Amino acid sequence: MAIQMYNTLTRKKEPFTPIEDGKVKMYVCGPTVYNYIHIGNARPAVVFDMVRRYLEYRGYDVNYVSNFTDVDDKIIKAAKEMDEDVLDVAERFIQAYHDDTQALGVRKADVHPRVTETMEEIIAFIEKLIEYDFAYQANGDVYFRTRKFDEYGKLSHQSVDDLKAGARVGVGEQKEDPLDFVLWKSAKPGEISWSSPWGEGRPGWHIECSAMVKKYLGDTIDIHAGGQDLSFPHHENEIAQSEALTGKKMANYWLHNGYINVDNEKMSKSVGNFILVHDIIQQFDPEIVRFFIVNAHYRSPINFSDEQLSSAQNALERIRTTYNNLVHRLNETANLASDVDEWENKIEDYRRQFVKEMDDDFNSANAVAVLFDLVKSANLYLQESHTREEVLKAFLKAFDEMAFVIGVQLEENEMLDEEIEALIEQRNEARKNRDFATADRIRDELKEKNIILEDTPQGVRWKRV
RNA sequence: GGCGGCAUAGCCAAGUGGUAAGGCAGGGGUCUGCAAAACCCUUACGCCCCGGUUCGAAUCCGGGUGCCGCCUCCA
Repeated sequence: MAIQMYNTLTRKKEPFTPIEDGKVKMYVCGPTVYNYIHIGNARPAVVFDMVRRYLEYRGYDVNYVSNFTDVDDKIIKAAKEMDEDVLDVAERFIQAYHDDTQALGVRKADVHPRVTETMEEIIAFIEKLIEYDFAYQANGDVYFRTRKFDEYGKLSHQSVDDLKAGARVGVGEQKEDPLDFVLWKSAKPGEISWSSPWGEGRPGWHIECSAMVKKYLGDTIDIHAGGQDLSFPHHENEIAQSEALTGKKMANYWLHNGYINVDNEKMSKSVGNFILVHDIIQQFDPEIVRFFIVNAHYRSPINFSDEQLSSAQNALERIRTTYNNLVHRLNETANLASDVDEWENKIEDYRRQFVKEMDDDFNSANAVAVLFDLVKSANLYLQESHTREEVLKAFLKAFDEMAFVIGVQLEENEMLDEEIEALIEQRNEARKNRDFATADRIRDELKEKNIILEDTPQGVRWKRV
């Protein structure tokens, strides 16, 4: 059974068939770097990182490209306000993006192209569009002739005439048609600019992605993804530009994630109701934020609140506790009886179930539910007085695989220092002598240091909180 | 006005024709020197409302209500 994914282009779940067997070419629209990212920006980074991980888990070789828009009106404005160089601002927030997303368990893309490093290809792209009569110059600007592209509107499922109502013509723009959009913008005096056949200027917003996709992945790619709000006009325009140029389909599957809301309203920089990743991870372990995002289906809107994060924190803690209890038991296990086949079959069932859920349009909400079934099962196994190493290892392996896809770390790999080890040993002695007053005093003392002790038939277990 | 989405327990969230997953929070119990962790039981006779189709609907159809999004920079 193939992976099914919801394609915005057809508004249906479709079985995934890559262009080339075993390989996936995937492009995800990245941020405009003029500020720290908020958690709404973090959602596509996280969910498509998860998609990438899952595709890899299913054996695909994924070539993952995600851009940075490092020159644009908003960055120029921000640079002016901060009295900083445009490219310095961009560089600073690119680093911040990497730091924030890495904390959220997002792996770097294979390529992170930037507008400023793709200038040649962008200019060449526009030249071709002019040559094909899909674009025209007007006063140093270049516009795309939208109506000439017959299929315009196919992604957002809107007719050109319906879209016309919302189209705007900015001050100083010389469009033939309000629907036309800018490919090249002439520079205002003193603005950062690049030379082009149409004079000094810089690329319009949409053209960069078309040029980058073509440069790094080719004319037709497998998956093109981004936030729902990019489907129009950004992705619609990308399709128009790219398909006008190549005459080929730009991407076979278009994936869009839902929003993160605050008080039921979309979180966005322009509304100002945003929470920066940079700030929230001071308060919560970044992996909690990741878990919170992955815990819902990527297309559903999710509401953000501290209460929700606390809930996610406790849920993740439950998984981690079980995982670490398995590890603890592995170290102490007597390796006696227990029905190996029965448990290994059970574990295999959960793994299959996990795959089934993820295959269904990356239903991570259900996949996480399966992970909790695995937790429950593992806890029951841990209650048996005798365990076997191979079963414990099979459990751990299943946890590791699911955790890889979901993108959270489960293992507590910190070591205890000698002083604490000594205290634990002292407490063990006290308990042996039934001196519970001393034992409890030591346990309280360690609790002050955020170390929780748990007594089990297989010896004392510790964890940090 | 055009296009689209959502409405399920105290909170979050799956399920899209076969009799309500999972998590968090709450209550009761077991285990424990006491804890912790865990386990067991418990928490929606009902899935926004009203009709309809069906042996059977949260799921399909019609109508209504409420909320949200895109159509303009936006993940």
